[in-house]
Amino acid sequence: MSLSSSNAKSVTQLHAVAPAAGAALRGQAGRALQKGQQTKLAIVEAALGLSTQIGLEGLSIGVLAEVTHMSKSGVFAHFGSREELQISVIREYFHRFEQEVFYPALSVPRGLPRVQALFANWMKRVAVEIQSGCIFISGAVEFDDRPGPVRDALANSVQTWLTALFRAVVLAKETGHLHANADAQQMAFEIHGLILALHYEARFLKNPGSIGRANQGFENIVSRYAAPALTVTSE
Amino acid sequence: MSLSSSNAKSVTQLHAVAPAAGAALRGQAGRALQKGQQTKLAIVEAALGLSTQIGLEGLSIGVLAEVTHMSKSGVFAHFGSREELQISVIREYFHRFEQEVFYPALSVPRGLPRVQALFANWMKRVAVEIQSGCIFISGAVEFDDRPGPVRDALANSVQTWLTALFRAVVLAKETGHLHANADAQQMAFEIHGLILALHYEARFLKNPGSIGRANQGFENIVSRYAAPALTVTSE
DNA sequence: TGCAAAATAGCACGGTCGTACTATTTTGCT
DNA sequence: AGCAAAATAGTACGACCGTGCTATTTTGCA
Repeated sequence: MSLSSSNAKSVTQLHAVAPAAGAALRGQAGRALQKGQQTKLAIVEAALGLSTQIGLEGLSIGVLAEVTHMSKSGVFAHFGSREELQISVIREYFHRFEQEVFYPALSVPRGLPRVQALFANWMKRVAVEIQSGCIFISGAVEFDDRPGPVRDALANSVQTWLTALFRAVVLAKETGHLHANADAQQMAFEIHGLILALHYEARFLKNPGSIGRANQGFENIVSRYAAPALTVTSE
Repeated sequence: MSLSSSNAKSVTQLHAVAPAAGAALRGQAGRALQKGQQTKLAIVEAALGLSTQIGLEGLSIGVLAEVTHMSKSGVFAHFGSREELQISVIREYFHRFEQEVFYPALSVPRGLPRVQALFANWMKRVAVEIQSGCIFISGAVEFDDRPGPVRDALANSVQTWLTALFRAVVLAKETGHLHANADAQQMAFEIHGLILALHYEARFLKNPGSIGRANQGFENIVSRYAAPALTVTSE
């Protein structure tokens, strides 16, 4: 099971598909093009670091070339356009987010415990991003009225995650941990707000105590939506 | 009474202070330099419109010159630097925020009603900014790790407003509308989160129903911190 | 109605950007 | 070892940026 349902991996390297496919078929089925993919990964890694700090729009191929000790055209050739580079970064970011926040929570029993695990994992990540930055937040601001493939990739990633959170809340209703008439969308919205407030007040305003307030806010929300103690729970 | 305590107006035009002061003193006390101030205001007005849409960083003097039908240098001369232009925009934005959100709520009785009025006014403004954008939010992302005078102006403006909100909550405790042990910082934090979630989900994700969820979230918060019905209220 | 000063325009510079085009090096397989 | 193809580098172009410097126009007061 994956956070996202669609697999759009191959879209990334459209310009390289034709020759690569030919070579792979003539040579072997598995891994051709080792070196290229390897440095491409390194570039994306560096780009990810830059993007979280200065945003996807601040990401420049020139700076990226410096950081990776390559030429501008060397970097550029791997992506074919700046947009494709940005999309690669978004995909990598989303992948890590999945790994750190979503998957670990699946081993926790569904219902309220899993919702709590999702939030805890999310908090753990945001605590780091107070220093490093978060492209789901900076990207939202940069692309909120700039249509195009980058915006789409970003919005899809975020929406996928928020939907996963929403589903976990629904599951917590079904297990009887939350009120049967609790509004799952509402609860997810309020949780999202806590994360955004934390990021804003800690990273930008540098207000101390923000992490504690986000955690307290989550407890407040849970106690509001929680079912009265020891009710039902058919499972 | 003003949202902010310090008056830093004159800092804006440091480079013009010396000759202007001389002329004003020799001529008359009041309004010298009419035409200049007038077009400067028009420029800031246009810059404000551009900034809310594309951010303070996206604001360019060239585009601004086009929009105002002036030359680049004509625009530039009014500010002396791009930073000073950005700061002027921030100041104007803050001023309007004060007028629309803060001051009108002062005519509402202090306590919970005033807190509700502040939130309602804030919501009214954000509802518009779902289309136009908000530089308190985009600016926070653009300058969250870029020190300097622009960041300072921005952070001070936001902090001033959040402090005003906080004070209103404290006042609501003192009037007995809220629990005596309610955490005012916590409540302000949670309210801030609702506004940020609304902006994110409505403007970026374009999720319908966000406004309703923000309002519902506020009611949830109020009912959590509200004092039990008909208690005390010494005033 | 002049006349100084303020306001605006013109122009040029150095810099960075994305990217197209060509040349060179490196890779991986036979 | 040799060879095609992949990977990387070199170079150049046009566009836009902020801003310094020098005209030119416009303003407002004597």
